[in-house]
Amino acid sequence: MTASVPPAPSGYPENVAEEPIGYDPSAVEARWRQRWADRGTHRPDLAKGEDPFYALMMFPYPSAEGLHVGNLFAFTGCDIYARFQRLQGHTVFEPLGYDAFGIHSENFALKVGVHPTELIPRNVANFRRQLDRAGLMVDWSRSVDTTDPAYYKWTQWVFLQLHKQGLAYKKAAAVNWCPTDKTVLANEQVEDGRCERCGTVVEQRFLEQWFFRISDFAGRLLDNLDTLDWSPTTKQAQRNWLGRSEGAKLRFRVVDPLTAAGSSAVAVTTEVVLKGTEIEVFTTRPDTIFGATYLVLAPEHPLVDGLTAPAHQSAVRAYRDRAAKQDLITRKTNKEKTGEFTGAYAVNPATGDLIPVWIADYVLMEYGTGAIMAVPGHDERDHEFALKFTLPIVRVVAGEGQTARSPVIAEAYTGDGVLVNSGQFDGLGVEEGKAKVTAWLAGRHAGEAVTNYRLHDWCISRQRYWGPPIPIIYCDDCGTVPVPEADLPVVLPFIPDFKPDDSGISPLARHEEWYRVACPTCGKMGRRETDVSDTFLDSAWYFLRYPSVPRTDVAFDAAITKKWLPVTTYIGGNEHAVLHLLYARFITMVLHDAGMLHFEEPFTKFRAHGLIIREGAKMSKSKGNVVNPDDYIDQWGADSFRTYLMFLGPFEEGGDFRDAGISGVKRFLDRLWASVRDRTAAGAPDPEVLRKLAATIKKVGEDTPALSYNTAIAAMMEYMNTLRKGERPSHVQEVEPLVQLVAPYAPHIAEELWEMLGHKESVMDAGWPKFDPSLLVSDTIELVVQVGGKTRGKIVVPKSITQDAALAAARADASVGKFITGEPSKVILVPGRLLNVVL
RNA sequence: GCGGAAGUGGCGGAACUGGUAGACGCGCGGGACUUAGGAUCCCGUGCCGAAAGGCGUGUGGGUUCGAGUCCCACCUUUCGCACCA
Repeated sequence: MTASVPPAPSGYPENVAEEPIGYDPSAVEARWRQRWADRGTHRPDLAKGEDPFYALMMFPYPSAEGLHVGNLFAFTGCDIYARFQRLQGHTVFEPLGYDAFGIHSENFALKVGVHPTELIPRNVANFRRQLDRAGLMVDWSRSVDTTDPAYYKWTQWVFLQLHKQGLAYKKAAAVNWCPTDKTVLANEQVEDGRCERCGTVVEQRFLEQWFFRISDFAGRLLDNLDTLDWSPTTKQAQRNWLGRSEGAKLRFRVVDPLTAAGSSAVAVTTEVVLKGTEIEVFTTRPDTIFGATYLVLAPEHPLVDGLTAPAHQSAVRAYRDRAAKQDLITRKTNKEKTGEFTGAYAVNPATGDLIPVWIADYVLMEYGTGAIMAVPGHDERDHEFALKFTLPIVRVVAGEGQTARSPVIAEAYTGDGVLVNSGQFDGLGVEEGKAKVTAWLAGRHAGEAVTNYRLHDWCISRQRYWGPPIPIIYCDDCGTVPVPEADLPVVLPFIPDFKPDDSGISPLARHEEWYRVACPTCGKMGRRETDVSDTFLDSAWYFLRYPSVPRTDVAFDAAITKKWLPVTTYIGGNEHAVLHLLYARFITMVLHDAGMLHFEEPFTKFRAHGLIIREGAKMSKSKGNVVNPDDYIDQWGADSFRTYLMFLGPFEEGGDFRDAGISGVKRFLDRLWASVRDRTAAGAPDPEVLRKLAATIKKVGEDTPALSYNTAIAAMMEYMNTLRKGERPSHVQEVEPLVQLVAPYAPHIAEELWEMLGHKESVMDAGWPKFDPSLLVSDTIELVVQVGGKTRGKIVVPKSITQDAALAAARADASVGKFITGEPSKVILVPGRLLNVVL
């Protein structure tokens, strides 16, 4: 690590020549932290402030390890954006809080054996200390802590609003159960069949859970994406997650094989059960229905029991039991096809053929209808299954060079083509076939076109302690009763034994003194819901709370909300591209539909920042390459650290953190310091320097709002280099605007220098420097000269030069002219840019 | 497998609608100042070549007066989703 510069005495040097160039960040930064707090520099007047700009960053969960450099990277990037907007004249509100409920916090508390009610405040205090040093323009008078009853009172209120609208419901469901964390996980929290948090293989369990009907909003959540100014990668991730599929629901009538001709060999099924039974399947390929040679139901499908023939019952039951016991990872990663014939048959509505009905675990109950029509000729999975169980494979699509008779034994044909072996639809293209076949089947009441989504309802129940209790009371007489809003919050009680067990019930369920409560409707003794809600619910609405924070009687103040929301710009990590951002959009839509919000999309503009890696590798404790912001701020100061973080790569892509790089940024700030200190007001500013200054103001003013912080910093450094070329003290007019440009990046030193320049107000209220655009236009230009496409040099010519004159000038030029050896066959002049002479 | 992003000096990274490739910074080389310097300041720094000049943006083709940028094929890395019918 490079040694730090010699310390400079604070205050202004009297003997300039003797002073070291470096400044002492710790003194400067401490002084301005204090002044900002004293003066309320970061507390906008939300009621009166004009031209509001709500700059939001994703709030952190306060881990015991303290602030991660990745947090600081994100916060600094957002802070620069916010400060820039303030310099443009906006009233900027930049809040920050703590997402302190949830499994991550609770697990850590369990690990170290400290109760979360003790641990979390400690972590929060540490975070606050670290954040204070970072120089963020955060309005700490309006913060949130999701574990504060004054906050989660309103989280519970949000739950009640959904409940009131019928969007919260309870059902027994197969859920993902993590045996280590001893809790239910949302589908989103399971990766490859393992708990996203601890990596344990997830089991299936059946529990009563609360769900939100987010899937009802899938279409809107998808369609609205087109109207949002969001990072394309984030939008794409949401689209994938919503998983829209256009297709058809088709119905297959189950028949009694005895009445079906030529089926005497198959087992008898119960006609009573089968009468009128239809199996509904979802398919994206209705055009291939003539090739549907069997049906497959998910093992859990409710129709399985009823249609299984007596002779097949024991085998089917055995298969179902096996599938039910199997954990999700085996089921989803073991692609070897298994299945069992039910003995039942159904009628293919297109061909009229009897086709067998199977069950197999490659069909998932949670997607579509839990049943498929199998088209082994044109689906890889069905093909594999048909080969294994010797089921018929029929070609119904012919691609290039294929005919109706081309076999599809080697592999399924999934490409485009025309329909064959499909009756009156022969010869149609696949796309046309989909529409026509669907319409035909609809006319025969055998199906209809349908849009299907992959998105599932949001399971919000958690059998844990560290979360807001779900505000529901169960009464023997009145049933499920929501806690009246006036009784909120349902306070999470202090219980020493918060450790979860594998009973499937929350730790709160062990505390009768807490859950025994009078029914709000009839007064009879009832029982509280003992599950708490998912952390993602806490964070699905926090941005609505910030601006209204002083008020305790409402979740959000109507007038303030009208003025400050939706959020102007949201900056955060793409790891939350689907979960948090989708849930926040959903909750906003629900509250909008309830008439409580005037907008249905919470984040007008969202930008995903990149990730910081360390010397080519991800930072992790096991690798021992984690950057602790404190150490760097101690050594270099927050301004240098901030600026370095922004300089090491494009903000939206992240970058590689290398210790060696910081010295260059510190050097830049030192030079800036020295330039201001040594400034003079005597004489006139250098016109060339002023021209460069104008170009720099322009570039930094364009790059900063585009989040191209790295190139904005480079431009400021470049200008600094120009300043230093003069070998004389800089003129005050040459350096003063640079202080304003630097302010969003290095706010402490900017304030200090602004004061040194004689200003009384904060540099954050100084506005953005103006420049004279006419300085940037010139009568002459440097024209690049190419000969035969090869660059040979450049010549200075009048801006409006003609092609002939440019050619003559090029010929006359000593360095370039020698390459133009003959008569050009072609001459190209790109005005203002280049001349290409083709010989 | 499907979908997205990206491959540029020793390193991090610049390059607007095709128009001087390598800005800025690190590192490295040389020099100045110094008892000293790992501080500061100055000069240099894509590769080959003494030079003229040549070669250079993952690979191979193509379009163009001109390609890091556009088109085709491939290689590599990386991030999402993944038996989603």
